[in-house]
Amino acid sequence: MQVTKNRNPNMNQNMRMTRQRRVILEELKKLDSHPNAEEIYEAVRESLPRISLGTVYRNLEVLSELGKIQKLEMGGTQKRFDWDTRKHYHIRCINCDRVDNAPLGFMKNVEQALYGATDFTITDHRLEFLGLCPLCMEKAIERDSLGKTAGKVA
Amino acid sequence: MQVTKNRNPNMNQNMRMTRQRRVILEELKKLDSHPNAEEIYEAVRESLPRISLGTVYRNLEVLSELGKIQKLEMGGTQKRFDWDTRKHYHIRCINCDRVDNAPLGFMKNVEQALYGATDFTITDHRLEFLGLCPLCMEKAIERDSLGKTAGKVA
DNA sequence: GTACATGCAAAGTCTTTGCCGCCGG
DNA sequence: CCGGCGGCAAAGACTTTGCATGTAC
Repeated sequence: MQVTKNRNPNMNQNMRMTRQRRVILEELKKLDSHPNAEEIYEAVRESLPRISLGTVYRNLEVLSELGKIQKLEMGGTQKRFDWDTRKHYHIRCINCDRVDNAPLGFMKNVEQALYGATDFTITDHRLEFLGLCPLCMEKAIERDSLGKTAGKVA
Repeated sequence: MQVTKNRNPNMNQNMRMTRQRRVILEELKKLDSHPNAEEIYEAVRESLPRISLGTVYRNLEVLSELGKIQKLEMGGTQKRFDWDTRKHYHIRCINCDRVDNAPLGFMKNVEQALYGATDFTITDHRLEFLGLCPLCMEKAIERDSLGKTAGKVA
């Protein structure tokens, strides 16, 4: 069961900005995409070849708990990370899993629609669009024109 | 990478409704919640003690590919399943992970807001509300009144 | 020194898969 | 027979964690 983990209530707000953490943060901003831990690991390894994947996971967790980055729990199985901590929505390619920001303003009022209609205390919401990215769309068209119609796009 | 899996384009639309599949379907409807595979497994085991978890996973996959049930990819790590195949939204308790339907009609038009603003071909969207279920809310209040303020609600 | 970080490997969680025997048409 | 199906265990993908060592104040 994955609960919002706030295990360490006394976590130091001024945690040490170690070299590893700084590089992770830099790479995340540089990538300007929505990478998963593995991708960040690969990027960081170029400047810190001896960093471990465990450290990357640990620090992504720390950084997101302190609000320096945002952890995205998308529909898929992997968590992704976003340097942009503002609330916003995403689009995910159902074929290649690429994630972009959705060009749609954050809907501040949707949650109000549930007031009185549910006994949950709503605190947040998450909206994710699904579709095909331009590249996969193109491949899908090519493929369809060849008469093949099902399964993952090549 | 989890892509919408449609691996078997020739899957028989009239798959055999075996005893295992029937019981899985029945239990899912009976539960009327949004159980994960493990919970379904436990429920099904009462009538079919020798069923395996692998079979449950396989059949949930088959049933959802044939549109008999809906596979939910919520924010968390586990997939959940819903007997109601109509498009609708959910609320998830951030403390105990309970999932309810959200009392909000499906927004047929949100996707249109992206037309022209993205080069993705949007095909779907998913909206999930987060909050505390009544039980966890109550516990949180009790706990807060004792002066403890952080971490997972007991 | 002390407290927190890191590297490494092991373990954990959830899900998928290979194999083989079984069952129904 | 044949093809799909189920049980079982092993493997896979992703993430967390225990432990000894390092490092910064």
